[in-house]
Amino acid sequence: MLDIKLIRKHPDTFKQNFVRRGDAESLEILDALLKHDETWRQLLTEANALRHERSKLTNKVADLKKAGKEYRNLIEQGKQLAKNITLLEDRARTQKQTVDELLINLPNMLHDSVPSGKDDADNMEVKVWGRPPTFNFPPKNHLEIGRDLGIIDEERGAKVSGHGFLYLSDQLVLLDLALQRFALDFMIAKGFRLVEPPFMMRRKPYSGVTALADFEQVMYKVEGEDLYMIATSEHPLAAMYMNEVLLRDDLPLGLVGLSPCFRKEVGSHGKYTKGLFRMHQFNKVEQFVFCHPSDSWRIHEELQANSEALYEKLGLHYKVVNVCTGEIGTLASKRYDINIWMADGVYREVGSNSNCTDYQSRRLNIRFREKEGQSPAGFVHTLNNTALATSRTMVAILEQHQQKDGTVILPKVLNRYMPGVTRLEPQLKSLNVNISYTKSFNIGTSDSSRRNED
RNA sequence: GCCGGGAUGGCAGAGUGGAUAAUGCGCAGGCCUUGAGAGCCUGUGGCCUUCUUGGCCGCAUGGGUUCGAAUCCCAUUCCCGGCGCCA
Repeated sequence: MLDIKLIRKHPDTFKQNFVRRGDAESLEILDALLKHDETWRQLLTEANALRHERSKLTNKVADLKKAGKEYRNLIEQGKQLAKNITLLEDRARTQKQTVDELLINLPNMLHDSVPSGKDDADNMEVKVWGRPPTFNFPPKNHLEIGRDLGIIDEERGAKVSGHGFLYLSDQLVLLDLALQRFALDFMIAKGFRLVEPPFMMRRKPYSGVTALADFEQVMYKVEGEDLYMIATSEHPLAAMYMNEVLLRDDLPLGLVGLSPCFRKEVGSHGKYTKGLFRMHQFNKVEQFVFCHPSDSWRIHEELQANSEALYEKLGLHYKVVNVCTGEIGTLASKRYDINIWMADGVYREVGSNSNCTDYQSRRLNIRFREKEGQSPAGFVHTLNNTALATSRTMVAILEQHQQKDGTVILPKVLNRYMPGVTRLEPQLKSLNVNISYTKSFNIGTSDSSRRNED
């Protein structure tokens, strides 16, 4: 949410910024906002004047009553006044709602360095690390590799849960866990606090962290409950300090979140949807920072360096782009994407680093104070950046580190997290083999007290 | 899930239908002092306004009763205690 006072003061600055976005709708909203805001202020002034009248009247009533004098004739006056106040208050409230709705639909102000453009073709490449791997054999995509190794089962995923769900097994699950732990340890060493957030959120805090369209396009709603499955741990992390005032000394506050992410992926037709790349459910380690407004641009670069270091340690070739005005979305003032090389030669997004400045914190009402005992001094800035989304990172590992024999050599940094597994190899026992579960595992113990402990 | 108690400023805590939300602590500024401290004085939430003046709102949130609500009623959220259920 933008600062309405600033908009009143410098409407042209905001207009120019929306023009850069090529956003005709926001320009219309801005005009409507200025008009309705003016009306609201008038109504408020009138309502206040009436309330002042009432306050004087009720004081008179109290005085007369105390003196034991007649006051009944004033009661009728008061009743009429109360009616008029209610009328004006209703109008003012409705008008304020209109203003708020318009305001919340305006996007964040773009940073000067954001390149102009329409779609991802206009994103500005700012860094390349490594180079594409070369193979003396036709490289496979990760789904073929995973299927051949017997560690990805797409068909059963679809059978049980529908398209966009997979069964992962054996070494691939260990790899997923290893990547999570690798990213977490890196972030913890950087001083971030490890947080496992709730995986579901109520609507109110949720509407503070994300664009309203996401409720239709992205989040799964739990039937019969005021709960939504989180699309990323960014959301519960951002909402964590909703309606709170943070102490300057505690800033910057860096959190590293670990959670599964649930996404409907409505409107993903025509996009790359193979295998692990675009799923309804995946695991992600997320960087999140609350900071003093003066620090956010420095920290934005630091978060970027963190992500890059993780991919470099994994030996994965990537490019960084400064996301253009047409692709950046409503929350971020500036955004870097990391795009990673895949076996078909296309670079696809694996992570996204946003400085939301005070846009998110205004919606969530997260402020800071300079010192204990003082009044709040302003809104914090928030930043969020992927550390590692394990699914997409696994795509890159499988495709960039694949071998001619169909195996995959794992990055050395993961060895300590997967003892004895240095490469992904064909599984001896395919999940397709019909084994008798009850015969192979002795679950019929005589200890009945343990029966319910699952 | 049931029963009971509760939610007041940055914090503690009074206020149980009628003026400015008492008082203390913290914080900010000033006086005093060579300096610090103590002491004393003033200020310390949000909104609107001609931004000096003035006015309104604010006692968890949303409704209601009343001329008038922190105070009475209803609903919701959260916290504490007890009971129940449970990995």
